[in-house]
Amino acid sequence: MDQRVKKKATIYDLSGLSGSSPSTVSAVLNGTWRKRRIKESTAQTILGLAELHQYTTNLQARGLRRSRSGLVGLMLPVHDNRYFSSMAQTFEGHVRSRGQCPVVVSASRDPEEERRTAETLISYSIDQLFIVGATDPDGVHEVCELAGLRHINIDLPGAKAHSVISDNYQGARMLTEAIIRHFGNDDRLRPDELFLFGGRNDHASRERIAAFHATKKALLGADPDDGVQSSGYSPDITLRAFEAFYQRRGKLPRALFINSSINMEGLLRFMAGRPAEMFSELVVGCYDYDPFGSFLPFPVIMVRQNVEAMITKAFELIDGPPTAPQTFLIAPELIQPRSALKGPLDTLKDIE
Amino acid sequence: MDQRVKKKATIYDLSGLSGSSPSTVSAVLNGTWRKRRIKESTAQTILGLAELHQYTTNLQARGLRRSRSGLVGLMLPVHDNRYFSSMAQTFEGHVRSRGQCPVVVSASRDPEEERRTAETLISYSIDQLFIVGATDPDGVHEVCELAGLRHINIDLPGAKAHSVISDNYQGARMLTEAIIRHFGNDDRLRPDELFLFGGRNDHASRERIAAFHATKKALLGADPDDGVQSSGYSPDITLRAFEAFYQRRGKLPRALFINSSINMEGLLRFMAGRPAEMFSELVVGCYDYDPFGSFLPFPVIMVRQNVEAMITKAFELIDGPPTAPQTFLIAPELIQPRSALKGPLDTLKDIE
DNA sequence: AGTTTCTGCACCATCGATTGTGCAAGCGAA
DNA sequence: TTCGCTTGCACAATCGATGGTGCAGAAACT
Repeated sequence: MDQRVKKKATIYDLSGLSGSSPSTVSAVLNGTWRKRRIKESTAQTILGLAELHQYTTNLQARGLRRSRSGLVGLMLPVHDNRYFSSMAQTFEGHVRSRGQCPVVVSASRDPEEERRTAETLISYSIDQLFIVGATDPDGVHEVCELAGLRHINIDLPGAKAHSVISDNYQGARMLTEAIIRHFGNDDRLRPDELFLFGGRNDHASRERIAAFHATKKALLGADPDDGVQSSGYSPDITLRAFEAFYQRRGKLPRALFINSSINMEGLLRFMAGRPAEMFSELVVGCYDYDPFGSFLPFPVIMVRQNVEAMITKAFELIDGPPTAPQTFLIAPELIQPRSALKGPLDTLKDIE
Repeated sequence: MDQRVKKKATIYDLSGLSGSSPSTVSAVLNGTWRKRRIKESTAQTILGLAELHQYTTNLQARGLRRSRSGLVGLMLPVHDNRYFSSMAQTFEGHVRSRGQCPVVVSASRDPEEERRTAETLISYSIDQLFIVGATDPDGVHEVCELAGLRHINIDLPGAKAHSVISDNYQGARMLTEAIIRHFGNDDRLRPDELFLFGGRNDHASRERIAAFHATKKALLGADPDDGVQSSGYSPDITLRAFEAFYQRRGKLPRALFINSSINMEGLLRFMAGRPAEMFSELVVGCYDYDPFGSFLPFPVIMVRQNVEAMITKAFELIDGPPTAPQTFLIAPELIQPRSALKGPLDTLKDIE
């Protein structure tokens, strides 16, 4: 009734009200009461009171006692990106369906921050940690290991825990091939007309670059040394790479392999303020899928990583018996230009 | 040394090792030791041991005792969207800079889920809750109020707590005007050539629709009744709205006001598989900003909501003294087609 | 020397829930 | 009547950290 700023009800309150001991109340409320041979009628009384007083379990207390919290962590490099945010969306669905509480945090691709973040999550006794695209997965592993926390790498592999990643080599091979084949035989691409922008010294980039090299060589006969312009995972650095290239050559290549949607944003920045016609002949392959990116004014072939499959596999592994660290490849999918695919949001219901 | 699967060190372990009492150890480790007049040298000893044994505070225990957790919650409708994910990104930066731990969860625009999610977060004694785009802000308020949790609405206002929202009316006015003015005087838009797609019965949509109506009427002289096609916040419902429209009229309008990037994805789905030329004359205004959306093959005028300002204001309010619930409007910004703006990611450093 | 004032720390209750253990009452069988 | 088993629950320790309170010894002062 007069639930003003009243403190939340505890098992002790319900104990007093019901005449049962706190332990009985606890058992009833956490569902172990049959095992503890509590009478049905006692249970009903307590449940009624709980309802009446809007009892909710203090999960910190439970967590302290059980040394598990019911929280499952997802550590992302960044939020603001369709690949990672769809990862978060998918992850949430999985965690909720198991009755746990998802916690999503980002660590900015900073190894130091990654470890600190893991430490913090561990201090809250999270039950499992999904480490996505970490710059230093093994550093994070160290921290988790010490705390006995189950964890798994996604997107970028580590050596010391299971990893679920895209088959970057195959994906990049498909993508490179698709870019090249996009030009018919009469308008054949020359090796110096296809460049890769973006990438960093991480596993994914290395694989993609290797596949790019190999495929280019196989299909176009050669790949000049400077076919790759690394520019990290930053739009601005990528922008500068494009500007530098443009400065040197007086034009952009006819075809681009862009390492991620973040680098693609660098291309957008380059486009901004420049006439649209400058890009009308461009063909782009982008290793990431973004629905809006797919409809740019030039053909954009994209690769969509199979987030749902990766998350599913990751749960399977993290719940399974511990075995020697292994890396699992999930095949990505080639997406033709002008495709608007369904995403994790499509499973949500919306009002009419 | 042999930190195998050893349990984590506690203040009791350090107490034994250092010869000090647990309370002394606690005081040293949480920084209140000067206030408790602990000798410098004692503190150093304990800090040394803590370092050596990799002590980390059990934050659940601390949270239980203090009934605050150091967690700050952000409840989003969904993750997989540039507006909300940039909100998360910005929020994280703010929370981290105050030494707390951000927790981001989504509640799928489901009032029931929103309340449940708030309940769960409360059970972990989060310190503050930022409620973004809730379908039922006042329902969530109820839950927070009962627990004495400070909270604030963002993006969609509630009646019972402070709200920080975009100035949707002004934004929509600017956007409608920009769409109309995009057609010169010689190619004047007729009232039945501009339609609004998307929107729902929420405050933001209502304001935008009202502004759309008013501006259209003011500039084009009239607005036929069916100028608005509500289609919620779902790409697929929006797709169906476009299909229905197309069915009826045999063509799309020349100009569109699209209520959000999610609805815009409905337009993409409509575009997929249809010839690009069909859309070459289209002019779109979208109430949301997405860098890729800004470079579609037709002019897309966008509205960027000022996420940074909203979050900043929200922190200011939530930390300030409690006052009667009030709604604060933050001016959004009109973004011309083909603009690639900096976002929250740009403040992150990236390796060369 | 006796009294007051600091210093420096230990003691202990507490936050709310969990869980191993113990035990009284009830009941049937011998 | 007595033994033994089941039923139904209470007791109390525990998870790890916090913070109010109290107290001994040293220092300062009269």
